[in-house]
Amino acid sequence: MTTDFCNQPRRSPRDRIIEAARGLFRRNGIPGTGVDAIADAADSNKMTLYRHFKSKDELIVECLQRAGSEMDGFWQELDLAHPGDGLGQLRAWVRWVAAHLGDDNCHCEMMSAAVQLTDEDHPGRSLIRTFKDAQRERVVDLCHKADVADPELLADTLLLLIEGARVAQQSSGADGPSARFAEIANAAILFFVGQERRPG
Amino acid sequence: MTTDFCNQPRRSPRDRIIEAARGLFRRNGIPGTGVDAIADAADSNKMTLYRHFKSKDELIVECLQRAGSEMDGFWQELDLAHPGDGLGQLRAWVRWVAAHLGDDNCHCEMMSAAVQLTDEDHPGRSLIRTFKDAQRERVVDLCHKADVADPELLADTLLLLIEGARVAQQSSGADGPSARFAEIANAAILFFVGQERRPG
DNA sequence: CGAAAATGTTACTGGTCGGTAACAGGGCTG
DNA sequence: CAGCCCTGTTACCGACCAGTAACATTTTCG
Repeated sequence: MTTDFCNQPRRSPRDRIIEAARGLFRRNGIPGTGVDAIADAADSNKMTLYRHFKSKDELIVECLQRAGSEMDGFWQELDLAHPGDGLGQLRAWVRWVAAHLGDDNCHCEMMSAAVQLTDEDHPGRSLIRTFKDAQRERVVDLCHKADVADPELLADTLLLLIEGARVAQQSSGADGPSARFAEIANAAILFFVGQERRPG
Repeated sequence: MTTDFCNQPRRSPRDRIIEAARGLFRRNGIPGTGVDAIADAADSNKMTLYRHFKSKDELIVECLQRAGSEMDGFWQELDLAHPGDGLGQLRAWVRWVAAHLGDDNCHCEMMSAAVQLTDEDHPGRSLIRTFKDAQRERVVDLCHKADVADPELLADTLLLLIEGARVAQQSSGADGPSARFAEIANAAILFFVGQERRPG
């Protein structure tokens, strides 16, 4: 553990390696990224990489875990920005996803990994499942708080639209169906809110 | 050109190689599949493979083209089954996608390839774009024939839902959001039909 | 049949990959 | 200062990969 205060002139090699790996995984794909390239991009070397991670697979898992942690932080920020307001959080979430669809870092590491880690037994797959299940629970919870007619159905609708927008961005480009994602997602929310279930 | 009547005791090596490659690409991913494995699975050998395809990339392109041709055939069948009935074709399409979501061959080769071919200059990428654009035109056309309020918007909604369902199947399993894809897609169609634009 | 074309077999190249060994500095704490 | 832990460097291994050469075999068709 390095004495790491508030200054970040240079993070620990471990951090640099993870961040470099995440960047390369996003840019060149997981199988298309070699450990040498990761160590190089991290301004480190392969030996320190293998001193911190038993294997490339373990590094992949840690990258996915960090991506999951960042999403956890995002959900907390969302709750702080719209405390108790499920509908507001849903809308803010949709807005955020739409705004970041075109990013090089489009925060779809889980999705890409799910498609690229074709090995059913890869340790990263269970992590992806766990993360996706937690994400779904969160969205369902927000839909409940938004007091819509069928919270689970709206949650699944939004999740499908979001995953679809991200992959459509990859295959059809920014001008494809993903261009109208926000419009569609907001319409779906509006539709379900219109059928808001009333007490009694 | 082999004398290939109606009997298929054994297709041409070229066909076998393409089909074997498609199967392995789906199962193990494109970068995770070696040409030796393809030749072996095709009950052929690497030399004949390279006599028919200049490179692995060219084979990839041909696989994508064949996948596109099969989809073309599917659209024609759809038109024959519901001639002139845009709404019927849309519903049949949704039904078909939902029924094949869990297949090993889930007909999402284009999507997987789009995520796996990270190289922006890969010859397969332009093919994917072309295919996706044509698919979108087709769906928009069906929506027009269905005489819904906003044909382009319904088309993009369905396309996002479908892509989302396919990738959700990969990351969240069959019990995830993709389980309710058909329900959601049909509701979307119904919603747009309910706002059917009236003449005048 | 007989020749030509297509297919199969073996072995090989050059490169990359994941992973490791051995050794050399460097910065911290005692 | 001394010792230690972390880091960096070089070289290497075995495995795999895309692609090729040379040769043997089968199939096709005039």
